[in-house]
Amino acid sequence: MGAKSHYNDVLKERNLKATKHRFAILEALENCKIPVTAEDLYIKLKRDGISISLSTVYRCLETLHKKGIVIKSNIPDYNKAVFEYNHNEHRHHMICIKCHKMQPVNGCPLEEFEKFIESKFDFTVKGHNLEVYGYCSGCGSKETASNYSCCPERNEGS
Amino acid sequence: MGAKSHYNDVLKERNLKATKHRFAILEALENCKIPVTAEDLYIKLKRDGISISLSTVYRCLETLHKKGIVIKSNIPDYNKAVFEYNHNEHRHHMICIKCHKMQPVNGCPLEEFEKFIESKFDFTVKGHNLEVYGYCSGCGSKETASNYSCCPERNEGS
DNA sequence: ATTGCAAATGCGAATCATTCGCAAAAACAA
DNA sequence: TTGTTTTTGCGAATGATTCGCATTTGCAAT
Repeated sequence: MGAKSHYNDVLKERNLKATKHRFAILEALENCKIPVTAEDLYIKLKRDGISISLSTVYRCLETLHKKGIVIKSNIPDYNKAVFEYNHNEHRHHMICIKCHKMQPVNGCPLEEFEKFIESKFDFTVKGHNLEVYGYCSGCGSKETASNYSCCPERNEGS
Repeated sequence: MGAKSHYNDVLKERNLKATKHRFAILEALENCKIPVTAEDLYIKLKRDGISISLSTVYRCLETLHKKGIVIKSNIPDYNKAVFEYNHNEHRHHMICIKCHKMQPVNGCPLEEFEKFIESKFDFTVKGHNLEVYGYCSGCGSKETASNYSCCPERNEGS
């Protein structure tokens, strides 16, 4: 039980029981380059020969998310939540508005902005959410999509 | 029909028919200080004596959003979409993780970051999504919530 | 104005992601 | 091993959103 003991600690620290399903989920997530939906993960686990139910996947992800072990986010105009292992490196993502692929970008330009907000409003900043969207290399930028402030329309006809 | 002609133009420009429902929705949205859910809007319209069905509200919002007239976004850990009129001022929001209230903040610190991304990755930036979350003035910061990188757990028990 | 056609709407049913209830199966402390 | 607390499986329930289709409306051409 070498590598697993790592997850063991992570879980125990937060008063979570160390179950094989949680190990499997954490391991699968940690291996994912990009955030996945609960169902993606479920399928992946099944494919790896792990017997688990979809509701368990949802429940575990939710629990792990609540404990900060997993990050949960939403892709604009995509009505599913996606999850990723929280590497505790602060980073954001680029999301392709065509194929919905998400890829990480390290670094964060927001420290000052948060200070600004706290100084200007009576608001205690606890975090933020930032995604940049556009066209990934595969999808190109041939489309003449208009650039709305939140989520362009898909190219419709034209 | 003085004020309404404005919406008329907005709609016509995008090849949308000018219907009273769309006027009503745009007017209601433009009057909202904060983003609202489709259902909030539906209730508001009903209260104002407008006869409309919930599916029409959804459909209109979606259409208006696709055309860039309305902004659609997601509040983390709140499984509903919220909508607001697109004033075309670029702005973001502070979201209270306790009461889910959202308030706008003008200004945006991301221009450089977007340039950085385009220069570093083969990605064509079309927009972004940024929300800051924490505790609003009403909800205070008394809770000792941990600050995860995306959405703290609610204070559980304690 | 009238006509005709495409787009928009109402209504309820359908869908889809996510959650819940509850009994059975772990985990883990004693 | 035993008892207590969590977790899990399964399927049913939920809740937001979408869809189908018949009806109505907007609006351009007559």
